[in-house]
Amino acid sequence: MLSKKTKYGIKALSFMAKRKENTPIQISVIAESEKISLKYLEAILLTLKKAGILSSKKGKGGGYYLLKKPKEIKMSFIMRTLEGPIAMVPCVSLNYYEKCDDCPDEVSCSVHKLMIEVRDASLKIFNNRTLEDLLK
Amino acid sequence: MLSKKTKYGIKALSFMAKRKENTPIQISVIAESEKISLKYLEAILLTLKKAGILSSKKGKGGGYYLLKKPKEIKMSFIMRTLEGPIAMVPCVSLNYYEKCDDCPDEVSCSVHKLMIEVRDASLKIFNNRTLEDLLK
DNA sequence: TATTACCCTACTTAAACCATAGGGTAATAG
DNA sequence: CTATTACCCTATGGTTTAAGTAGGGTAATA
Repeated sequence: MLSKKTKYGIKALSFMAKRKENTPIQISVIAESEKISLKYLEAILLTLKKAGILSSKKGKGGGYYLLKKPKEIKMSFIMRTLEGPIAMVPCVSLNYYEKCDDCPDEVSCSVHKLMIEVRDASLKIFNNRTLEDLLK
Repeated sequence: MLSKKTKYGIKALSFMAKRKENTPIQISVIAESEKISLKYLEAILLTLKKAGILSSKKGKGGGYYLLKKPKEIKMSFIMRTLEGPIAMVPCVSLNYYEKCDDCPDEVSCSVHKLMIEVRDASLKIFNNRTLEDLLK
């Protein structure tokens, strides 16, 4: 299941990408428009800022703004930042690899290969789709 | 993330499919071999039985056995039975459709279309892979 | 008829998710 | 300089789900 965190994050980013000018936009504006809890959205945007997707400006007239063009923001990066690993099991994750504690041998594991297939299929989509693609 | 429930279920089914004869096999044998909690595995196999994948025989010499040939058991059915919806959001689920409460309009939702793509890619894999494929 | 092994219900623990509350702090306008 | 704005950070709690445990019931078989 996609978490609300990720969903809200994508919606907020889409909202920002949709605007004509990339001027700072207040959290409260996005929260109201997209019907997201203000405080929760604060935390999400902060995460995206730390990841390098967003930057912010303080004080009057301040707010958040995109650091890159929507076309340059891959969905795979957004997904990893908010949702975590794209793979369904840690033992096939490219960025968050971890050995399964219940698996003595990955090669003979019946689940392993199947999950690699699924990961590759998902990754293919997330790598080839950018924030811009979502606006259409 | 793939739940342990699903992972254990697939491992148990693979174990059964790997045997030469489809004679009843005791839960305890599978649990030991695959290092799965006995009681937990009981619940999982019961679910698979109710779904029509397995059947069981009581009394001495009893146990669980496959109702179909491994070749005839699609991974998509196993996944739906144990893991639930294959889609990442309810609003793009084929078998468990539900409207998103935070989404006024699916058509204009930026997440919707992306998740349909991901669902289709995953489904393509799960529909074209059977239990037999996992044994290789 | 005793044994075997499935069947069922309820409970516990731990973790993650989804917020909410409240204040701190930096930047800006005037 | 100072008040305001709006981001920044920490802590806390409710809810849900996953994962596993406990204990006994019941049907089938040798």
